[in-house]
This record gives sequence, structure tokens and C-alpha cells, in this order.
Amino acid sequence: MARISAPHTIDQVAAPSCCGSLTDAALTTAQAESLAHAFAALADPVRLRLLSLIATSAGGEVCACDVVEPLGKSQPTVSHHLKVLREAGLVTADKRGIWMWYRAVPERIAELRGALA
Amino acid sequence: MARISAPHTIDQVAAPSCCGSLTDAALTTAQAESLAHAFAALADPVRLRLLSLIATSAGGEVCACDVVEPLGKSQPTVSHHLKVLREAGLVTADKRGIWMWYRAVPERIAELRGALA
DNA sequence: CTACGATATCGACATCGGTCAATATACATC
DNA sequence: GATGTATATTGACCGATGTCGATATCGTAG
Repeated sequence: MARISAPHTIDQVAAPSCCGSLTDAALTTAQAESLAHAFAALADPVRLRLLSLIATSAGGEVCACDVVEPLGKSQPTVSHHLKVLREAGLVTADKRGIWMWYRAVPERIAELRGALA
Repeated sequence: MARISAPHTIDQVAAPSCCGSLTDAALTTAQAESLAHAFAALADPVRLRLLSLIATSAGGEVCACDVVEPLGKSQPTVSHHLKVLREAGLVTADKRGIWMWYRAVPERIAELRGALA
């Protein structure tokens, strides 16, 4: 399931009717639902801090074990938020040994940015 | 368009050119809460369609009476969503006669776009 | 195989949020 | 004034969501 991103192929993120833009044309119901689900992932302060921690980390990835403490939330809660970010396509997870390493998905963030054009 | 800011206007959630960016530096708790509140306004399909209807309308503004039917929701529900968009600073309201005219706030949308940089 | 540490899942709780019917408020017209 | 229309507010319902403790799963080390 984990797919290595190819630079030339056209992305096909899980979203069926991808995105659209607010100022382009009136959104269809399907586009609106897809976008709303994505923005909902950003509608929580813990997830925003989590995503910024991942996106700004040196090396571009962080171990889950390193984000629990700075967030001040319990380990299950952080795990839950990481799952939400993963399901929204904003981060990817990579298990190496005991640890889970998370990376941001800049293309997905750019998609949402494009929706606000 | 050149509107003199009236002291009794409804908008709030000041949010100057602050907010921060996901990829810039790790967000503070305050920044994350402010951003989360803003993104929460976009985390609903009805509000996204509503905002796109307003943003793409000819003349840049729409009467509230014209959006109830295309959204397929009750008038109180649409009024509620318009209030949320207003409180998030994404739209402004202008009462002329019986009708309320809503306009998008592109600077505010750009602010959120900047947070996804 | 057993034990331990890291992460995910489960169950329960409290709160938040979208929705509508009913009602209130504001404005224009008569 | 009274009446009709457009919009906002209220109150209630109910599903969604953030949170944590307890527990399960996975991978490594001994």
C-alpha cells in the first residue's frame, strides 16, 4: 500500500474528485466534502503543532516517540492525531525497527493551499 | 469597495499578519489554536460551498436569500454557517434594505494559504 | 521462548457541532 | 400604526470528536 512517489507520474491521492478552488468555480458537493475532510484534519491545535513539528524537523522526519512529550498529550491521544493526519494524506508513516518515523507530504499540503487560491 | 471601517462592525478574531507557517517553524500553542479555529470554519462542506458561491459570484457579493436554495439546507442552518464564516473573518456582511449581502475576504483566505506554505 | 519498550487499538466519558422547528428581530410598504 | 418579508436567534436533538486509562500488537534484545 505504501507507494513511493514518482516525480513524473500524475498524483492520484485517495480523493476521487480532487480539490477544486474556492475562487475558481462553485464547488460541487463531492469536492466540498473531500476538502472539508482535509481541512478538518487541520482544525485541531494539537494536529497543527504535530504537523509543524514534523514539517520543520531536521531531516524531514520525526520519531513518534519524540513528539509525545512536547505536545503535552498522552501517547494514545498523539497516536490518534497521527492517524488522522495520515488518513488525510498530510503525513506518511514508516516503521523502522521499533520506531515509527513520520514525514510530511508537501504535495498534499500544496493541494490544500491551491484550494484557497 | 473603499470602505471606511466602522467601529461597530461585526468582524473579530483580529489575527494580524501573524499566524505562522507550518513549514517555517514549530507553531506555538497560541498560533496553533488561532489557525485551528480558522481551519475549522473550512471543515464543513456546506460552508465551503457557501464560501465558493460567494467568492465566485458575479459582482463579488451575494444576497443571503439566494444561497439558501442551492445549498439545500434550512434558512437557520445557512444563517448559522454564514455567522461562522463571518466570525472566522472569511466573509463580511453588509445589510442593504431587507437583504444581507455577503462578500469574501481574499486577504483572510490568503492568510490561511500562507499558513500552508 | 520470555521479557521489555514503542506504538496502536479499545472502551468510556465529556464536549463540540450541524441540523431543524419555532420564535424573535429588523426593515419596507401600506 | 399593522402587515409581510428577510434574516438572526433560541432550544433541543444527536452524531462526531478529543481525551485518557487499560489493553493489545509488534519488534527487538536477552
